[in-house]
Order: sequence, then structure tokens, then C-alpha cells
Amino acid sequence: MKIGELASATGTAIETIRFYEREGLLPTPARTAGNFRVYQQAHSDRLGFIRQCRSLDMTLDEVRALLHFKDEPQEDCHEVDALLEAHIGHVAQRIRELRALEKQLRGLRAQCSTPRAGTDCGILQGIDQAAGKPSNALPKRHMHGAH
Amino acid sequence: MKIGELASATGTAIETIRFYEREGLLPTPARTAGNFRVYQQAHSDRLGFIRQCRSLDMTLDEVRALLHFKDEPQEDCHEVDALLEAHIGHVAQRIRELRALEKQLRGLRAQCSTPRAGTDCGILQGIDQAAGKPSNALPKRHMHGAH
DNA sequence: GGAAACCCTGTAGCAGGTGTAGAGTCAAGC
DNA sequence: GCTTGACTCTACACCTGCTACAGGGTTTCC
Repeated sequence: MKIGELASATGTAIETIRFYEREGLLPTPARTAGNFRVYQQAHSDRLGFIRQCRSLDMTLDEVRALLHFKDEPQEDCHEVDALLEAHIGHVAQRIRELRALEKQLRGLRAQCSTPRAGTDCGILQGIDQAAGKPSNALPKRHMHGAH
Repeated sequence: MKIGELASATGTAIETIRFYEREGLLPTPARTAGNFRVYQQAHSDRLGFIRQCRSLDMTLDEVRALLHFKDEPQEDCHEVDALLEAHIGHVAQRIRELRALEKQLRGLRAQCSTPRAGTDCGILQGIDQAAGKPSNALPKRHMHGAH
């Protein structure tokens, strides 16, 4: 199949497929006489695996590691387990951070109960006050923000 | 004060301060004869506000919007409230997603109770199985991943 | 007057893609 | 045989929110 068929079969953008090939996650496919990529079922399966890992929020490096274990089945899967455990740790950590953040934001919002002029807005004042305090350094995150 | 003093006073990297200036978040400061930036207290306050918003995981666009409301105090603060509400919604949404994800990952991990050869690894098989199913499209996130 | 500490501009890089330009390829219809 | 349109190719710029250089100039202290 050609790249467009693979794209619609797996729900992946064409550019993303070419990107994974450049990144070494997908093997370079055969080409037609006209230089079009030709994919086999194995490519489709591998792409499905990658997309599933991505939907589990793994980084491409984590996916790369899992693909390596798939490609070298003689190694035992202890490291697969360790990778997954570490990833679960990242996710749990991020949930804790976001929960604390949500609490802080809701507290801030409670300060604006009635519409007022911007000068008196409880929210803007609340941010200003918090900014005055020392302990508001941005944490160095392993995980991304909320957007 | 010079940029280095502002940086250590606010706990912000020098490059970040210059970046905020380029982005229009901080007004361009005066310069010395030797072309060094000179900041006033107002700059420091504004930078504190920006960093506080960032520690609340707002995007620079959201910060820009809040700064606009601060700069135009005659407008009433209904939109500030709406912005914050939307931001809380993003955070809450991301928490829900990550919780579902954590559950999925723990389920996957439970499939690898004993060390086995990679071919038989329950985790890799579990990902493969999930990849075969149709409903595993990556969500278009407003918020970032877990790393 | 020389060294160290500071500052300047400009540019490239991170992740994980997305989106474009400008060109080539292929199948169908007239 | 020729045109049209859908598809594909490569190569590159762009996104966020910084961070990290390189290669210079300035200021300060001894």
C-alpha cells in the first residue's frame, strides 16, 4: 500500500509517518519505479504499535526502547516492565502536580465573586500577592504543562 | 537595575527576560550609554506577575491576555474570570485524561507478572492487542503530555 | 592596565510533530 | 494523446517556552 492508504488505515497523518521513518521508528519501505513508498502489513502493525504507545503518552525514546525489545525477543522482558513502571510513575507524579494546581486556581477564582473594575479584580490581585512571596519558583518538570 | 540583578531578584534566567521582551510581555527598558538594559520596579513587578502565571501553567497567550486586563483597568473583570475558568477546565480535563491513562498502564503492567522472553511478554502483547482495536486515535490535546 | 564578571546580538536547538512550496507521478476521462 | 485532478516526493520553516551557545563589547576591581 501507498503512504496515503497507510495513513487512513492507521489514522496517522502522512507527515507523521515520514517523520517516524526519519526518526528510525519505522523501517524504510520499498519504492515504486516512480519513487513512491510501498508498505507491507508489517509496517502497518508496527505503526499501530507506535501510535498505541503514543496514546499511552510515552515519549518516542520510550517507544524506541519498546520496539527494541520487540525486535530482540531473546532478551527477557524485565526491562519492559521497568520502563512501564517508570512511565506510570511519571504519570502519577503529573496527576499530583495538576491536582495541586487545580486547587490553587480554584482558590484564586473564588476571589472574584462579583464583576468589578479591573483595578479591583480579586483574581489579578491574588496573582500579584502570590508573586510577591518567595516560594513560587517554577518547578523543573519532567512532564509537560496543562495545555 | 541591570538584567542580572532583575534575574536574581525574580529567580528568572537572563535569557528568559530577554525572551519576554521580544515577545512583548515586558516593555523595552531604557538603556545605559553602554547599551545595557536598565529596569525599574515596575518591570520587576510585571515579571513577577508573569512568572506567577507561568507557575500556574498558563500559556504565554493567556498571560498576555491577563496583562492586557491589568493594563486597561476600565474594562470589567468578567473576562479575567472567564479566562481563569477556561484554564481550570483545561487542567481538570488533563487530570481526567491522565487518570484514565494511569489505569490503562497499570492494567497493562499487571499482565507481566513473571519475567518471560520478549516474545511472550504480556505487556508487549497487550499493546499490540490494543493497537488492533479501532478506538485508539490520539486525542487532539489542548494540554501537553506526561513528560 | 589587565583580568574577571558582566552584558550585548544573533542564531540553533529541544519534542513531536504540522504545514508549506515547488516539483514529480499516476489514473481516468475526453 | 492530452488534460485534469488526486496523489506523492523532498526540503524546509514553524509551533511553545524557553535554553545554550558563539563572538563580541562594557564595566569593575585590583
